[in-house]
Amino acid sequence: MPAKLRDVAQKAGVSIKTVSRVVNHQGELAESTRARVLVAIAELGYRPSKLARALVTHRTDTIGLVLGDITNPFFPEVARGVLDVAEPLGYSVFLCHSDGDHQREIRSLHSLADHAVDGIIIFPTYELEEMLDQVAVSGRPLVSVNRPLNSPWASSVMIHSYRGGRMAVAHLLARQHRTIAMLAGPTADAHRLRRTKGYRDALLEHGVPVREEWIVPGAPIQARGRESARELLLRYPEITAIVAYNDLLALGAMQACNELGRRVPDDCAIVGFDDIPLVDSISPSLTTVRVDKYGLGRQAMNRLLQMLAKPGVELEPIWLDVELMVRQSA
Amino acid sequence: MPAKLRDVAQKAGVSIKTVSRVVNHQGELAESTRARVLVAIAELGYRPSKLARALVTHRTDTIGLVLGDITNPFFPEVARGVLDVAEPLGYSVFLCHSDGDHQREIRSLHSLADHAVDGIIIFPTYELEEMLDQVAVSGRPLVSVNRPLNSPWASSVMIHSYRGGRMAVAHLLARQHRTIAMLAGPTADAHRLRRTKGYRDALLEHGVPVREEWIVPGAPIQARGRESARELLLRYPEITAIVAYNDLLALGAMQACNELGRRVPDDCAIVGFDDIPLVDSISPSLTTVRVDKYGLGRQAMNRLLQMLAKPGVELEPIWLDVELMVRQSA
DNA sequence: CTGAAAGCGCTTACAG
DNA sequence: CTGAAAGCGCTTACAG
Repeated sequence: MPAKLRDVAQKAGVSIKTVSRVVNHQGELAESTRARVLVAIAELGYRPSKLARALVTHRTDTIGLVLGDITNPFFPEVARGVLDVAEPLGYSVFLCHSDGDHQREIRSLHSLADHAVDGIIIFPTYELEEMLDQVAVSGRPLVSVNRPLNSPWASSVMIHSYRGGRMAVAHLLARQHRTIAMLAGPTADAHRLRRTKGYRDALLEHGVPVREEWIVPGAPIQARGRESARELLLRYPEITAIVAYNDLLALGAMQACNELGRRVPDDCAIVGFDDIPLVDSISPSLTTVRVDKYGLGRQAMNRLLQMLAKPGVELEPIWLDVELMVRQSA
Repeated sequence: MPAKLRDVAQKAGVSIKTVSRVVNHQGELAESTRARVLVAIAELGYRPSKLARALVTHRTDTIGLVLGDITNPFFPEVARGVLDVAEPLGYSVFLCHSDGDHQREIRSLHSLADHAVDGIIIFPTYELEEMLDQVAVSGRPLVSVNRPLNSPWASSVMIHSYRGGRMAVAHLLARQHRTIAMLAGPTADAHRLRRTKGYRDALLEHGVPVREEWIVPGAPIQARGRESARELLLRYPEITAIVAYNDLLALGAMQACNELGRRVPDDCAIVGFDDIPLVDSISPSLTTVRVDKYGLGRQAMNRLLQMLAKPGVELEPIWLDVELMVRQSA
């Protein structure tokens, strides 16, 4: 049995309240009492129960991180960023998967609410407005990534997807490509829409017509990229470049090129998005639009802390810039 | 304000206790009462507070996962495995980093204990025996990976590191390599010792003398692999093959080979360990000893559940087999 | 089949 | 500078 407040109080010969005071550094205490209590605490190895405390303070010192899938190489660095700011401040973090599934996402949010987390960081799969009420997370600060939200309880961190999409295409246009296809990512993703718009706008600006049949949606995984690229290249051999919604898709496209005997970048240039680990070590190394994933995690957590400190203040979205990493694949 | 037991009781016109009974599916209830309560629960959107419940039951439905660093590509799949068995059963999981640092590890364990997690899964950096007492996790089930533990409160999942090390070297020997170096990983790692022993034994069995200066320790990260391999190859040009403690180190070695103009596998063969994502997509693809990371996570969580269900029963370690994936690099 | 009381380990006003 | 009482939202024996 771990020691409790009462045990410490007894040992130190003071009241429960006095011990509570020294633990929480509040109120004025006689130095001698204080010292005596400290000794008792050390001897008993006393650690306050966060549970009992939370029951009355309504703060658990925990937060929830809801993301698609930690095995997607995009997320570990984000999680690392979140943890790196959370842990030193005494926050513990619950990790939850949504798998891009709205039902799982709701279940995760419920579960986090059941554990009374102080706040939530989420990569939403869906429109969140309704969810916020439904899930009774309202009143609990929430940071959503890549989805703007209108609520004093929510704030967001946004990636410059539009700009990134444009940069990727602009780069290919500058290299004289005119037949550029796009592996466009998950249909329901707002993020995707911005990237796709960047693609369209860049093409149109250069007077290159947009071919709708060259914009193919699909799950953001390597297998899907391979499949889609394969079909695309077989059906439209004139395509000389592919921009992908993310690196996993781009990697799949590379695979397809290999299999079809099309050399990258000479026969088909490829540009990814995210700059996940190892894509700089493969051959040819992947040209991609870099997102600062670690920074994203840190910023999201910092924003959450800000909301925790000053609840109910509406805050502007944070915009995260992107950067084109020109490597070998395009 | 979320609804409480009392609100539900009031609305349904029954006592608190009755509501508690229907929520926890215990005792016999008149169907009509039961139905009335259920309606009240639904209307109020009542969800029991896990905090309040835990205070009396001593179960929080949470577990802690302590690992080196989620950005090490070995871990995300492990975490996924853990979550995939934990979440459907109603367990939420805290993610903590140790960064291979014993102090951080202890802090993580303390923090988990403060939150009264039901159990812990840990990739220990260190000898755990002492820690177990020190951290007051005793009495709380703990599963340690790759470190056997003598306690009815602890159990372990072990990777066949020795066998893996042997397999890697045996493969190289079969391909006529006789000058094989090893990037041996973190010094304090018991795991490493077994891998290294596999390396030694395989060599000795084939009558190949072990050169101590060819076994070089170091942090299990790519940068370090590059550095160590570089020195090794510069100093001992006769080396024709390198086995690495893990894939990250192997990737670093590949990089070094590239920079030194040594072709892989012709001038220098390389074998990794783990089979992390993407090493099958690089060129040359990496020959490596595969560990079923996802299965590892699942097994660890299953073992933890087993301990939770039957506390205090000493259990045999689970041994996880490994498999040599022969690809292009060796 | 249902309820009133005590208690889990803390903190929060309120006294003195 | 320090303490006694009430209460956070539940469950656990114990009654009836």
